[in-house]
Amino acid sequence: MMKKKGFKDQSNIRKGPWSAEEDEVLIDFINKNGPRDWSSIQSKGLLPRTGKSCRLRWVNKLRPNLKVGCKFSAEEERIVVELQARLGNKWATIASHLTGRTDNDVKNFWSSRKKRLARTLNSSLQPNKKCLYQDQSKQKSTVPTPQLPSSNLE
DNA sequence: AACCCGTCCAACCGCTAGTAA
DNA sequence: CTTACTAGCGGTTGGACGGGT
Repeated sequence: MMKKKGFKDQSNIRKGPWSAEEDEVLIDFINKNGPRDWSSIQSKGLLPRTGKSCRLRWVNKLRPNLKVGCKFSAEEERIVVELQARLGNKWATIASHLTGRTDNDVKNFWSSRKKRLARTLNSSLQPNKKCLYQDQSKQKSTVPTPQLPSSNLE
């Protein structure tokens, strides 16, 4: 049956976590074709995933030289803070200044950092609520709490 | 031991800009 | 010029996990 142009069949699209087999297929495709033509991965029936999903998987997890499972260093944090102040939430641009980090990494890092700082700020505004700075002392991060650029706390 | 709560992270969604038809 | 489609980006969500009570 002819499908109207623009109509995309979403019936066979898989979502959710990627399996090792899917990763393998994707890596194989990229080895042969390079990281492009994402949509043809789906249209050729290689994987029941959207091009968008494939691209994301590659960029965030499969790309070589990614720093996996490793926290942001103090230096990395410094760079992110500085660039965010200068450029705003341009995560992809900021990530390009850090080796082995993706925009998703930076984004995730920033939002948890933001929450952390908000909490710290909150508890210092309400000192009668339990121990002041208690949260800070519990931080796993070895990074010293950076100065708080209030304008960036959004 | 069981529950609660915060953190982290993978992956989704919606939007936009660029471009091919 | 308009339309359709893709790639890429930023925001958001939900589940897994770990530490505290």
